[in-house]
Amino acid sequence: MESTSGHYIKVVVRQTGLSSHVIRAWEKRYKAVVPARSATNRRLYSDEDIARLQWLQQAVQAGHSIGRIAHLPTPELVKLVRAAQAAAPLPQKPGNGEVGEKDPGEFLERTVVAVQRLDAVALENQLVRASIALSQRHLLEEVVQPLMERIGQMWQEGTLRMADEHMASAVVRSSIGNLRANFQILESAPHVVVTTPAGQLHEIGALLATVVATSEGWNSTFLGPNLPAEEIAGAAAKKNARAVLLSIIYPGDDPHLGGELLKQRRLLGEDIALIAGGRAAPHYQYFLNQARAITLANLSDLRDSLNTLRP
Amino acid sequence: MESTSGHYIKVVVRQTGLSSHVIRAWEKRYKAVVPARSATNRRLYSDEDIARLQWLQQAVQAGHSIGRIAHLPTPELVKLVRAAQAAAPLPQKPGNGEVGEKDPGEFLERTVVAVQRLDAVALENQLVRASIALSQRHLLEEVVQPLMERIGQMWQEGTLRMADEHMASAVVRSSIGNLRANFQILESAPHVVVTTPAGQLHEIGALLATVVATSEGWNSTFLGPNLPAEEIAGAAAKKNARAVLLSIIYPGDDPHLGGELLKQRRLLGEDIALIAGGRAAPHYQYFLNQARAITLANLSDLRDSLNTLRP
DNA sequence: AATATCTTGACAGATAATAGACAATTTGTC
DNA sequence: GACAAATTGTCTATTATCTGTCAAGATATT
Repeated sequence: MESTSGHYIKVVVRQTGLSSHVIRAWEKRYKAVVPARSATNRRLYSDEDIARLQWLQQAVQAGHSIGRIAHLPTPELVKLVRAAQAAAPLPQKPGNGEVGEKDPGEFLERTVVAVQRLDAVALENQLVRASIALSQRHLLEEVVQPLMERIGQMWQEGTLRMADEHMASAVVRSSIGNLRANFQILESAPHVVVTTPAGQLHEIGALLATVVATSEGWNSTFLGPNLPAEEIAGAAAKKNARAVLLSIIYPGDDPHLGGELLKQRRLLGEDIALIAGGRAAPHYQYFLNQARAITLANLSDLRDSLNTLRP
Repeated sequence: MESTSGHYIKVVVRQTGLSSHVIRAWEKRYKAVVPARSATNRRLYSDEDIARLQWLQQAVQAGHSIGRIAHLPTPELVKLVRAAQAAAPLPQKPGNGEVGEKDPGEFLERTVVAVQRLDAVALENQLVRASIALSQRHLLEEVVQPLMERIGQMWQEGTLRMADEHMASAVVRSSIGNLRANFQILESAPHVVVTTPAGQLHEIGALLATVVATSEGWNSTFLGPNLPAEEIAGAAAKKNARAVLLSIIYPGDDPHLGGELLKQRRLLGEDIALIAGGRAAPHYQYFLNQARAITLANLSDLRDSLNTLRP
């Protein structure tokens, strides 16, 4: 619900791994990020502020000194980081319309077109640009998630071929996977294991959840799709996880899944939280309740839920 | 243009590999590169300065002495380096002459350990380091491919849990996916569609093949795993592909796969090459022959095969 | 009451500049 | 081939600057 008002510095610390001292020092000395203030003088950071801090952090890790780069506009920071990653070569992007399209809807439309054309390169380009232009939250909730839902719809309507859907999954998976690299998680942060239960073959939802959990400062282990309850419980024990996150998207009428969920709770014991989300999760509401699982409607719920589970 | 007003010497050290002492000595003694200064007397190197230093470094490595070439304008340096490269084609091609010549076996062992520990972060770190230290070819053929085979073995032996295997696939997939971004392919280059046939759920082999095809200059579309012949043929037609690449790893005794392969050839017509590789491909040799498919034993074969198919 | 945040000021370790020294190697000359 | 001179990368010492961290006291939040 704070999407309009902004985040306290604590949230920024969790998401960036920077200390509050450093964040304030960067502001005081270089005006690197100047957040809004609450009526009582607390700093209020926007999603864009957080994203900028993450780019600054990465640029610093690439060897740039904060004093020299703090004043640069964010796209310049992105260039610096990219250039550093490419080590030697000079990634002179061929012109292109550098017009700052800030509208998530634009990106969504263009990604959909790319999928219809089976054009992996265009799809990836759009996702990369969106990840630069938009805050992570907007990227996930207004581009990636709607895109996957549109693809699901079109597939069921028969408008889209299976090959298109597979290609899109592969590209989105890879693009999203990269987002995780922007975060630095403390060793001491709690662990969450993310996967889909046996019979659930679609993994994008789980991957989105992994990114969100990581961005909320959790150590997140993504296990891929379609795992039996024993395996999930084993992984949770191995990682000493505080929570297990299950994405349930399709199908919504699996006769085995209910039993699988109950078994999951039994194997986990009562000390590990079981969280379920995804389009088809409501279809299994009865079993989820029996298994004392937290059911989520969307990614914002997930953020809230994870913050509640923190010590 | 010069939105980045200059870099501190640390950045130059990172990007060139020269020591700060050498950079300053070259400036003091020969005025090789005379950077601007900040208000507090720090050296500020422009992107051009850095590029010039890189050329100087290469010229020195080619045998020229710094004192004689330091005053040359940068275009002259480029000529020198080009000439030297032409004169000595492959003096130490395999060795790279670089200090960072690491042992692929080391990386392999460490990645295996990371998988056993279900440690996604460590696995990703090792893969990133390997991708920096090793040539792409060595990375794929001596780290990634053996790793996936070891995982397959350990899984069949029961030494590894399914969750470990899934986590490893997800991380490897994401890491490999990134490799593709480093290449720039011409629009006019031929197209290849890469996937696994219906019933084949393991996609890493196909992903490796995609990277190899991309690095050989092909426009490659990766469709993910487990697609029926109709879908593959449809995608190939849509992309006007010259070849279809199928990875066949496991299982090796699918009674449907033979028919699927024959159908694939029928749907593709005779003008599109059908290429098959992977651990289990030999088990279907009879059908592959019937389908007039090219069968590959390893990734080097794939490189050769792709080059043969080029116009 | 306990915890979190804000501001200010201070400090130590990292980073960089300058000047100079030194050893290994190359070059020029006899 | 021997030898002095020049070249070149490396190192040390000193001073200055930059940056992360901490402490103290006040205010705000839970």
